[in-house]
Amino acid sequence: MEISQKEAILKRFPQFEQTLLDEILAHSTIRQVEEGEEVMRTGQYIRSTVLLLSGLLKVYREDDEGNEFLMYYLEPGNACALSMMCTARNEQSQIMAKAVTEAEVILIPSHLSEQWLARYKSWHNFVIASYRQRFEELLQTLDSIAFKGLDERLLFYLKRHVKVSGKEVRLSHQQIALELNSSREVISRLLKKLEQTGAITLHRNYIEVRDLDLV
Amino acid sequence: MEISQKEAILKRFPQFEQTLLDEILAHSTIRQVEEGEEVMRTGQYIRSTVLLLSGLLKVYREDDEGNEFLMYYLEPGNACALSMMCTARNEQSQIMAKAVTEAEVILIPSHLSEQWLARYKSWHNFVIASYRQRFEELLQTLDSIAFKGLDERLLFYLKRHVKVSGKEVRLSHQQIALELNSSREVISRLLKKLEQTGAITLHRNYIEVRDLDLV
DNA sequence: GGTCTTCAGTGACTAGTATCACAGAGGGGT
DNA sequence: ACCCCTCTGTGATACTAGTCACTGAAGACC
Repeated sequence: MEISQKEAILKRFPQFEQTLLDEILAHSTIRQVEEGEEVMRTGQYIRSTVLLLSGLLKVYREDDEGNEFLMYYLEPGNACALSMMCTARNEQSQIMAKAVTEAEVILIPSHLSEQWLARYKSWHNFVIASYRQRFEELLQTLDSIAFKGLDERLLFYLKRHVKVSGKEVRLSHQQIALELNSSREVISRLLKKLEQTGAITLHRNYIEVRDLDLV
Repeated sequence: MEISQKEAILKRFPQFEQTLLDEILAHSTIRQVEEGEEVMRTGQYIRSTVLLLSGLLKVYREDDEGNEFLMYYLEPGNACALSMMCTARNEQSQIMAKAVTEAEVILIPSHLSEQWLARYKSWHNFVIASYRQRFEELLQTLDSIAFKGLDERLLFYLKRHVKVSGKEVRLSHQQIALELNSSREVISRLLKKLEQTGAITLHRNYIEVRDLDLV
């Protein structure tokens, strides 16, 4: 493993004790992922715990007819909680994960991440914290689908997107519609309304977010 | 603790090793919960891990306007995954849990369940399995809300209800509407349709399920 | 500059669900 | 038996979101 990567890991996971970092450096592999590449597919067997070193992943659910909706984003320093759980039993993934930007992921063989739970306090805490954080994000997503209209969901979606990748939302209306499991025309109309309030400005292929709390 | 309770615990949690069972017996308390009683409230601090010994709990989400929807049921032998996660950091609950029938829960002080993770393999496995199982159930619920119409969601709801408490569904249309975050009239109409296919028979205050796969 | 493709905007229509208003049915208590 | 309360059924109506059909605009490529 290269020096620069060691430093990157150290920086992203400062909470790990030195001996654990050494183990990670020694036994895990780093994989470069291109933009748009699928890191995990529904139905795939999982043999590694996935940590995100750089870039941005989106984790989403897909049904049999190809509909999808976004569950949450993973940022550098996060782990895919599902990969940790499935790992324990060599089970299949229930979700999709795709790189939003090019990214680097750390792959840790299941049997090691399993052992580390007992051996490294910081690893154990990290795993528990990951579960918890993802569970909560999932609950938020669930809330917004269950209780809110599409207009509020769109707002929630934009806010989250701004948080992970800035005020220039480089997405077509079509892509947004897909992630909210809606249709382009409807999203277009809702965006137009948002523009009229001054919360955003629309351009071709990107949306400039001004102030979402205006609404 | 009474003899009968010891036996009940043994029976419900046969996967635990003897020494762990002894610890549970020694340090946890058992609480009787009446039908309809809230075991856990949104915003409440959690100081114990909750295991279900007998009865049935429903775990659901509630928004600020009092709307709710069902996440999943807990049966004897299950644990409240959320209580395990929050436990680790003395955090607040994000969910509601209510007894559907009268029930007995085992309350394990957080610091102990925490210690046991490292000490007892069977406990550790149990906790991981619980997380995973709940996560998956939550995903199923999410799917049904995101991708399905109310008719299918109702079907899914009934199936799940039958699984945990039999073919005599003792619920008013109003209660069902509440748990699906819908309205009584709509549920009545959909149930009527189901009755016409022969899948169920409607009575006052209860629904007799015949064959839900008919639909 | 012209052609092609993708993206965005818009009106008309439809389907599903929620809401309102009301009527009737079932059962419990007195 | 009667009253009362809760539960259920049903029509009318409104609203949200999805679908269809089409137009125009922006850029990409030749």
